[in-house]
Amino acid sequence: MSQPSNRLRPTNSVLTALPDAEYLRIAEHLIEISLKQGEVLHESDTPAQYVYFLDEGVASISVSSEEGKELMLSIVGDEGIVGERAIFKEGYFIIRCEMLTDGSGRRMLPKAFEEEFNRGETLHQLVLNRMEARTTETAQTALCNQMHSVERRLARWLLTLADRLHAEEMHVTHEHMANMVGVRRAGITNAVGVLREEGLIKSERGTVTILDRARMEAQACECYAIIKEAIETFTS
Amino acid sequence: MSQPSNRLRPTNSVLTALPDAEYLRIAEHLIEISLKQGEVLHESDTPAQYVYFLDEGVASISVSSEEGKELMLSIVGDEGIVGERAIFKEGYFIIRCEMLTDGSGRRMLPKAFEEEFNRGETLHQLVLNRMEARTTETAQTALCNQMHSVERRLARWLLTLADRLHAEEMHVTHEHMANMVGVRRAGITNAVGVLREEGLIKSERGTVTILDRARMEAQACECYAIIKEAIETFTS
DNA sequence: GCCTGTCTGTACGTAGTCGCACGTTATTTT
DNA sequence: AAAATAACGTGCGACTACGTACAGACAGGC
Repeated sequence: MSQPSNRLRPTNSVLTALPDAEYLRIAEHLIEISLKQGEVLHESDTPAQYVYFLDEGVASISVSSEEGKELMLSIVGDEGIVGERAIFKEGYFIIRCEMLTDGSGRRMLPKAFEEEFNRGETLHQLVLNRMEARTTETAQTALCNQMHSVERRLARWLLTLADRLHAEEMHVTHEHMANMVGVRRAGITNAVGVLREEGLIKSERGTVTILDRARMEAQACECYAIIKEAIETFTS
Repeated sequence: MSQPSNRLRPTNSVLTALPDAEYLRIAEHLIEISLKQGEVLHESDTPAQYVYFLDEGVASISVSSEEGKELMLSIVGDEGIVGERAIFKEGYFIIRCEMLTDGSGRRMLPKAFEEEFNRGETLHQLVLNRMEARTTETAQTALCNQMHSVERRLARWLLTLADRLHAEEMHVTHEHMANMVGVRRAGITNAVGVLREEGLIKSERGTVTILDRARMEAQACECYAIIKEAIETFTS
């Protein structure tokens, strides 16, 4: 499970975008980790324990309501950061972050991260860009939840998840998808059925595979393209 | 309309929170302005022209869909900043910002703002805190739109607007409220009727007044308290 | 004063989603 | 192999909000 630290160069886009000198300095604080599906990286109402840079696997960013329902806002993979709000010493954090799949990556302590961030070098800009991308994604999600049908929203989330995973086959249950889209499970079963009948996806127990990406993108709402462009702009 | 620059100390919480030396340096770049209701401070898909620090009046932060519908994400008054994403040279900005009331304040050019921000002094932290507050507000709004009824959401927005305006009487039409809540105008007329019958608000043509704040807060969803706490934490 | 445009109240059929519940099929556990 | 658990499919009544349309009420300009 635990390899000797920093033997391999990471693939996480933040770390690879750092100039050598800055990376080497930061690498002093990085510890390689592997992560299991369901592992909680960051609980709501709690300061971040670590800042994570994922190489493999994806994590969900979500909020939950008093009534216990959950709503996903974003999915983070090797293009982003988790726990970056560690730069805020105190505060009221409503967001929860959990591994959607198994994965691996590196983590560092908030204090070290904050110090590096405050140097105002490359990491500073990279982190701000990711925050801006996340903000755009969250804003568009708010609109999408309000305006678009369950079926179109599901198509959007499946495309997004596939993008983050770099794979068209995804291990998710209807329950998971219900949390993404913010509807009840039975609503997902319907929507999955429609997408499957139209030949856009294949779905077995615990697995969904995108078969026809072009038509999926047509089926999804425009929010998919908007969010995709924002993320590409701010993470490249 | 235009008073000599910087004669009066601003009341905007960002500017008042700056240490004297930093404020004086920044004040070199500030120009006093007055703003009319409906004036657009920041169009979507366009880089910010200016960064604004409001003293009086409030502005809306909203996104719009392809179909032309609009959804409000946040209201900014003298506690916040508008156009702070000027610190991003390029990018894909989906957000639109428009004055909801007449107002006044100061503005500065993005370049000067960016330079001050990158000094990493007090302004840096103040801006980051506002961004975090906005992020929390947007996330909670996404959840709220998904989970709560029109009536509760309307109560939440009216309380929020009153907070930002520092007044219980608000000049808004049903059309405005429909954009806030993200529903059709007729839905607002219903909800207003209910709140009025219960004695929580008074409403005339183009005006709504909160009569019983305690009961309004009970009527609104928990999102109101959550967002309020986040904003107070990050702007004080 | 009158007229015009804005704002508000109301109505009605329809569509989408909810909440819940039950049954069936896989997969894992023992 | 049997039992338990997890995942999926389906059905149905209820309700919220939608889209649309029309009419009355108020305000400001001329």
